[in-house]
Amino acid sequence: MPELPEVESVRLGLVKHALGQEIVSAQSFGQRVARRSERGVETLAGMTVHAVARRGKFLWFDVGEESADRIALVAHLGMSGQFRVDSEGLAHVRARMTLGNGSRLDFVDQRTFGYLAPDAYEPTADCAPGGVGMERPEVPRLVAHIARDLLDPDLDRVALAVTMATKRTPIKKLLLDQTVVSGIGNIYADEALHEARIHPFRAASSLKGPEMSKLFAAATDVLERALAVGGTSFDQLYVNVNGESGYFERSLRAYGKAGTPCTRCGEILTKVMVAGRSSTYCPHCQQ
DNA sequence: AAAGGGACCTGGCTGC
DNA sequence: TGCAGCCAGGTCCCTT
Repeated sequence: MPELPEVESVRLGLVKHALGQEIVSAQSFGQRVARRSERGVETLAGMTVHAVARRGKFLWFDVGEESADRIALVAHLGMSGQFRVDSEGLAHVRARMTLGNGSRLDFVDQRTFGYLAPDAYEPTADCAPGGVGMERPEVPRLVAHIARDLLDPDLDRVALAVTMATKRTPIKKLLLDQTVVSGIGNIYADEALHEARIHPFRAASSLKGPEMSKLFAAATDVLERALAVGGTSFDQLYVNVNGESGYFERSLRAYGKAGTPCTRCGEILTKVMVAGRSSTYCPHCQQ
């Protein structure tokens, strides 16, 4: 569920509630939430949260004491992960942290594709900050293969366009490839392609320069508009740290709209499979 | 290198 | 009403 706007909404909530706080205690429940790390979250007790950073859909807490001894607590929300502050009576609580300000931070995850993982840092290739919300030029090891996202000020859009222009794979599939450009999932890929009027099956290498620019602009625009209203909540699987839904669902023009008229031309939107993912597009506007 | 498929889960919805 | 089957916002890993 959570794509970049949803994860960024969560990050902003975590910045508000956890930045600068000591992790007084941490515990996980069951093996699965901790499966990506050999080190348990309980070992973070006593450490301070120096930053809450994000790259694409990956979040991490920058913790530790000495500058040279920082580690990251990486969090991926998977399909249904949530962070909740001082919530009561929720099902599927997979981990819990108590913070120095007395608040309780729960990681809740119905479908258990998400995880929490204490992780070491690796330097970034370009020495720019490792992610949004991060000052230091490094990313956790688990995030090292993830490309910068469209809301990252250090993204090199020219290099991205060059990379994409060499790929013959369908543009929809490429937009979902987190090692090429991160943060875009099935919802915002369909929305961006609709806004840019590009057919999801088009080979990336067939896009002209102006089309590629238009696609980047459309994708950036849809991510920013969604973030501005707190993301997209189809159901209760995505909410922010206070349990509130986002409002972008009412602005969707393609995703989940198969069989309804295109808002631009009135043609009925069609659903097809691209690389195993359902994709909705307008057969008239997106040739 | 790229593409396809399965695996990992729970739960809501549809149709018999 | 019950139940089987299908589908879902995401990654990761293995095989062609």
